[in-house]
Amino acid sequence: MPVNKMPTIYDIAKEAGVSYSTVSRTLSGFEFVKESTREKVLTAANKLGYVPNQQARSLAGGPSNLIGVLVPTLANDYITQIIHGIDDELTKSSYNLILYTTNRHQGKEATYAAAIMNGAADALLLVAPLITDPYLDVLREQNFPYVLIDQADQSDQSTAVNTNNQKGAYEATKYLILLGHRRIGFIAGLPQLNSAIERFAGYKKALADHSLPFHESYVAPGRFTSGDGYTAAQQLLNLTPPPTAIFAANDLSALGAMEAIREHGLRIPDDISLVGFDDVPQAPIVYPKLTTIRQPLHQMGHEGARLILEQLADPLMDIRRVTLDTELIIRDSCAPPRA
Amino acid sequence: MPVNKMPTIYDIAKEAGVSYSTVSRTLSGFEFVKESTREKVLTAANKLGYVPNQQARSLAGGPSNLIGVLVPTLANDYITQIIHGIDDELTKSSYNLILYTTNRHQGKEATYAAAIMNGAADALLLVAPLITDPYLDVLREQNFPYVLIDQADQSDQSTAVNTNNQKGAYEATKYLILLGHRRIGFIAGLPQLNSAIERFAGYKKALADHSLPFHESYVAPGRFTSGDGYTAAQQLLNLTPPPTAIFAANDLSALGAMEAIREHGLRIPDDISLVGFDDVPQAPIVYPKLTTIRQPLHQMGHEGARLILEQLADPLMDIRRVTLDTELIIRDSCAPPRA
DNA sequence: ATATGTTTTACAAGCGCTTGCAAAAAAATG
DNA sequence: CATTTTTTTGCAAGCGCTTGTAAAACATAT
Repeated sequence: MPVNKMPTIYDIAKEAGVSYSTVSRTLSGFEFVKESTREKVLTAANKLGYVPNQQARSLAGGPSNLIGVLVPTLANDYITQIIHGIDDELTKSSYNLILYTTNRHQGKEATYAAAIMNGAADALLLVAPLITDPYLDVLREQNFPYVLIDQADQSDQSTAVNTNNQKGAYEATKYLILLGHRRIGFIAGLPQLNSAIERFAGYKKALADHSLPFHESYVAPGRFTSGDGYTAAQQLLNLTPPPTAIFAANDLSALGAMEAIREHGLRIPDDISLVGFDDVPQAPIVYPKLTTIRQPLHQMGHEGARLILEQLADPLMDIRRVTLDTELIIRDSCAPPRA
Repeated sequence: MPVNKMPTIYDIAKEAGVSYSTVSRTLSGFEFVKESTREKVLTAANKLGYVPNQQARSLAGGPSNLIGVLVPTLANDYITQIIHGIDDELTKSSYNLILYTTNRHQGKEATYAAAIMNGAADALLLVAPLITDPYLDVLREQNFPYVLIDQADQSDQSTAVNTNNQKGAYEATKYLILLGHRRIGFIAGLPQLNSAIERFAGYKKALADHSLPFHESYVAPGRFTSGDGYTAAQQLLNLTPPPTAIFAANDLSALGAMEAIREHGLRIPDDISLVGFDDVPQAPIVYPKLTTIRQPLHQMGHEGARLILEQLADPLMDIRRVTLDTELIIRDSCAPPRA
């Protein structure tokens, strides 16, 4: 309900003594404007404190200068870190960020997508959407610029940013093996998630590559929560013989496992080693500090934003695919097994 | 760059056999539309997959259905939790969230505010802005709806949500006193921040109310970071006699202090007690679990969003002020002092 | 049946901007 | 200097919607 009206290009035109279309052209960086005219316009705009009206601009066919970011939830540190990465990249540009949280709007995804393409944003960043289909179809059909972040796109038709989950898991497992462990438990993640599947695959491959047997009983189910990690670790610890090391598919599970291990009267890393995945902010703070596989979350957001920015600058750009490497962060939760 | 154009109210009008303004009135909930007409319109809109164009709507004088959220940064868990609270409340409404991160745009705050009021959003939520003046002036002047979240507004002219920092700090300190501690160190926060000032005041008041002397030397400076907490704790631990308990102005400092205490060969809570402030996600996970003062961050966002929603519904609503209480969360980091 | 009042619909204008097209101005050419 | 070419500017239309105003349709009373 602003009371004072903001100045429009007409006001500037009058002030500068030119026509409004000249003002428009000057302001949106048109080339054929005489230098002296440009300056007159700029001065007038400045004097009047002109700020372009995005709505009008985009309605008239210009860009909205908004990039939509679709996330499943904000209740997750992992998501917010990615958003942070996106935001960092976007602040370098002239784009602002419009955030859509979809968890509450189950089933309305397609409507959302429609609204977004309806001028609400110039492009879309899809962060780890569980169900991508409803969007992707519409998006592709309309040739609307978008990129997938941390999301498996089976069809390979989308520009996307991912981490090398399998490789990360492989390294974690290999690290434990090289430390001398032979019985390595695995706490799995949400089986619907591609990341969980890949991590499990990495674990198995490392075992196989080092001629270690894979036992189904050493795999405990989980859903990436610390509660599940706790339960899973209990289950693993009750095995005979119990594993001498546990690799949890994410840090949250690992943190839960820590608790269970402690309650079991075991010490980390003396009695049992533990590796996580993600490198959440807690990882370096817990005691003992958690050895883990770092996911470059911030960088994923960053890269995703960069890709979309490039695509916006050059709409004809091909579909691209960026895979970021994880990193083994060695801290205090691992040691060779007890003699 | 959508290729297929979205249907407009004209398309619906044709489909339903009415005029476009009837469509508009039906869609924006106007009362004088015959029931049968309304149904015809709704059916047509549905059939065509109509989605209103927000830009056009707001340009024509309607609402943008967007609420701007201005945050200093996203690099902070504390901020993202508040955003989460805001988002939760907003998803219940028809509003979407447009996020502005201001840290990079130092000095451009006023321009930002102008752009927002220029139709980009219907209202503004200011989360813990360090410098509020440039916005507030413009905002108030234009009578634009906004609310301050976790932000001291000296002038008392703004609807705002805050926590009772002083009371929280008072309770933390009192808790330590009742446990029997006499020498209680304090790790301070960023002195520019109102919250830091209030927490310090609460600490002093608790001391005074329980006839305990206040010693300047027991106050170590900090800036709410874990690094500062570490340094501050070292400083306190080197005092003679050292404090038997430390109250850190936020959890991050407390976490840093934990590290320093451990390095000093002291055990928590046996040798020294520790209380934090915030109740960050790490607090219940670190070892030992941190006793702290919970800030209802999510609820703050939630309340802020609620206030703005109410204000939007009734523009004449008076300025309001909500102060949320903190809560002492007792975990494992405190015990009576050594005999 | 006519007059009167009320509900419902249609038309027009305009929100602030972009952009195609044409006219004007400036520069280059003969 | 007239003519052609190029650069610069202005006008008009239109993006999709809301809303004031006026006309049409309907209901009610006379």
